[in-house]
Amino acid sequence: MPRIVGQIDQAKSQAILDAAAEVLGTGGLSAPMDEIARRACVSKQTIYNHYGSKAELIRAIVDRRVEQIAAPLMAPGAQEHPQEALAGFGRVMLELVLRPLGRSMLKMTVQAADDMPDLARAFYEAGPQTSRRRLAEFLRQETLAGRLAVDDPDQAADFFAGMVIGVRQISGLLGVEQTATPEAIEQVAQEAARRFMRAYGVD
Amino acid sequence: MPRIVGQIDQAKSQAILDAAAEVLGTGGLSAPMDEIARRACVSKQTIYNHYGSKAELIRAIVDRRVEQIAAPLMAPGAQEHPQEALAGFGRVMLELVLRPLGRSMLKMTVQAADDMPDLARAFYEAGPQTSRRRLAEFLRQETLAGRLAVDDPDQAADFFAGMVIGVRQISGLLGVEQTATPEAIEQVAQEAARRFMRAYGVD
DNA sequence: GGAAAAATGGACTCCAGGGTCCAGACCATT
DNA sequence: AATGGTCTGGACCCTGGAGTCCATTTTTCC
Repeated sequence: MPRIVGQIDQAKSQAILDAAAEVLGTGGLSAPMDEIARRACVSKQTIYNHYGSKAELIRAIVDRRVEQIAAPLMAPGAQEHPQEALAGFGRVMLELVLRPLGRSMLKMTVQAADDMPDLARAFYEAGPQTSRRRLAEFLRQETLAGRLAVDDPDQAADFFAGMVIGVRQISGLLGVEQTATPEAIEQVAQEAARRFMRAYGVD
Repeated sequence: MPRIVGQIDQAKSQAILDAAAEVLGTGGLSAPMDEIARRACVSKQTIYNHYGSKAELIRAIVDRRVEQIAAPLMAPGAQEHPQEALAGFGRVMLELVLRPLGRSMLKMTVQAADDMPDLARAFYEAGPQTSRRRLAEFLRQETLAGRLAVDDPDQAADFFAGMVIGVRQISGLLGVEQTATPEAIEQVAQEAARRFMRAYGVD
């Protein structure tokens, strides 16, 4: 309720968000505010000055993520060979999903989904939905250009995204350790793109 | 701690588990024990007689699910045409993931993963991992039999599972509504199988 | 029918954690 | 140097919910 407009420290706001994302992401949503304060080297009161409640703090974290998330998810460019474009897109998705920040962000949002359905939906639209949309659009263009033969671009996009991500997303949510070397990421993206081309190539 | 061996009502144990799965699944892990008791038409004390604590109750729920889960996940039979077998396998996976019980179970386990990593791992192994293993084994056999050309069965199995499940699992976790008619399930399974055959068929 | 165990329900304890308050320190700006 | 704002840290209040207790009733088994 108390709208803050005074001489508030903007950099401190970010530090708090960072700390909160870190703590809530690893320890779960039930991690205490005191720990966030400690981690941010800030008094608890200050957190309540910047964000009015724990719920709003969580909102702010997810909101910020929602802003960042769509940026790297640009549709593949039509100038390169479609297989290369797909592989590139796949690599970006994989990194988004596998990077610690991405993993903990998703976990947080899932945990919050019960109490803040709108938040979860915003996250969903910014992440999973946007990525599929952009990819589907690319597939549509390539099909028009005669370089692919995709009859249902939305479904095909979901197929490709599913191949790339595979079991990794949910194993991440379940906290099962997995090695994700850059080489492994590259290999998966490449192979998925290759197989996708066979499945949807022009004859 | 208090091991129960007396004349305890076995059917009541199940009723409690059912109610708990329902309540914790929809309301989240933070749903109060009193509500579970009410839903199970049982006094709170009784729950503590059967299971010693909330944590153990959750364990019991997941354990039971772990038992059930592997059963329908038999590897496709080699007698039918591989495409049909794949479609059938895909259908089973989809239903496992989309059915309300499956969704709430996964959500529960994800929420519990922070505090009970072993539990989450058991769930992972019984579900996602087992399904991929069985499917991979099938692909290996079919390749040996010359009906498919799969070089990396584990990866291919993950690809197929990813195609079938797609965005649905995480949209379920995020509480985004989605229509999952039997026809839609069937269509996705069929189409995924068809495309997979093109991607991995013998020339 | 009677004894042992289990179930009931409702009151009770206890505590972690969200949120508040306050007194003093620390800036800015005027 | 004075005023209006923020920051600190630590004590503090308060609530929800886990878990316990208990007197009474019901069930089960001999």
